[in-house]
Amino acid sequence: MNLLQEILRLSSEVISADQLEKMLAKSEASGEPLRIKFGIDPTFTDVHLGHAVPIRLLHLFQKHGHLPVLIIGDGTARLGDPTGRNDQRPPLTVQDVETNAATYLEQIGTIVDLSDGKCEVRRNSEWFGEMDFFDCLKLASSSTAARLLERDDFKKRMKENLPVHLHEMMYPLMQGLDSVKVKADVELGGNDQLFNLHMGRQMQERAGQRPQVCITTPLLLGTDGRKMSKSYGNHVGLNAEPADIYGKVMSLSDEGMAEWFRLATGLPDDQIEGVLAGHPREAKDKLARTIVADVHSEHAAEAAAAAFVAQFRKKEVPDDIPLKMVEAGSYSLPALMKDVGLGQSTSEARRLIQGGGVRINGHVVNDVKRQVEVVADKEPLLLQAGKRRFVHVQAG
RNA sequence: GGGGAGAUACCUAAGUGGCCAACAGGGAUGGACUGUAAAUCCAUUGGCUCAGCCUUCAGAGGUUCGAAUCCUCUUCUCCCCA
Repeated sequence: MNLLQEILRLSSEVISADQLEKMLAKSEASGEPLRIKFGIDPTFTDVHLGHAVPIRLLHLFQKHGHLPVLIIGDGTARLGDPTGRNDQRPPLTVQDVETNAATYLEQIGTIVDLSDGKCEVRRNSEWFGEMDFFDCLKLASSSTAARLLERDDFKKRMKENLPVHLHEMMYPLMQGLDSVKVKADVELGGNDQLFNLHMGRQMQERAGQRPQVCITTPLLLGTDGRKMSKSYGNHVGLNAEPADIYGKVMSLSDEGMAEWFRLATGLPDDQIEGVLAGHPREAKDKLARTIVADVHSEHAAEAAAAAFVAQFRKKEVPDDIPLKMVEAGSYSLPALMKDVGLGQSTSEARRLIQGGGVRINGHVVNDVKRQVEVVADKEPLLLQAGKRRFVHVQAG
């Protein structure tokens, strides 16, 4: 499979494939690498597997000698990408943005080689920080209200009588300006980014540059089939623990497996087909192992799989249970649970107990008024809430 | 600038003076079943020193024995006109 074919396999739309093919050929002939732009706004701390799809593609380009231009949207993050949002993002402080940016780079670094010469990392505050109001007006004049309002997100919000703020309309223009500033040859993004990518093309043309090729990648859906998002809890974070990643992947719906294999693993198509032909549980195990091995290591994947089988299929108690120290004494069970973090409130703990989801040392307790003695110098008490929350409690 | 509509719990959304910690659905959590898939069923879904009490219906005041519901002001949003 050549580079172009591999790119097409991981993308949902390429504008245009012809242009890309020519660019690749020209670059090969001249030895001049293509500048592949990928922007990410440091609006939160977790990069998840869904974000990783375009990043994998970026890496693919890098492997073939092209230059990733990674844009940390520390300017745009202050504003917030309205893509797919039904509400406005809360504004972030400079501090938040900085912390997030650092963790982002760390996580992206596990996939793409970020070292000097191999990759260019830019922050868009570099140019946005210098612009004054008149520069903004000029930027605003590069498109029209009607054009910007065409986007689905805005149209939808207008239709639902939700607010669309003026500054949100500037977002695509800002992203477009990024492309102009870094003279991108190609820009990658999730398939909800098509509008923004297009804007870059348009603005480069106005600026007298060769318009970038836009490549969008399919959206990797969350484990429950909805859009992958931290707020739904259906995401797999790149900085998550092996056991966590493994478990999350195992909770994926069967329907999603084929797509996950293609987008989230580097396995070749024929091998994927072979695995999918077998038992769905085995296939999912393979998927989960592969992903854990990618993010962490083979060894971690092996351990995660074994721990999973023990805990959920054999219902054994896991061996890495967090230990919480409390003062020795007599506690009402709900209060103790709240203290050690098994529940936000005593009321919630109480509900768990009433629902039969709480065990002490393996025995179900459904008496809300149960007093628990925590005595010094004794074996820790094992508290369990639900299937997967375990805590050891010890006096100290 | 003028006129109209609206803000209810995680989300959608009912409730227009006491029967309201607030209908219903979604989501979430716990339980049964199981492959931590799907489907199905049951329970829970403000807090607490929990048969009781306390704090909630955008915010601040007010009327009333009693307010999510009525009045006044404030903030925010949408629609129509300019």
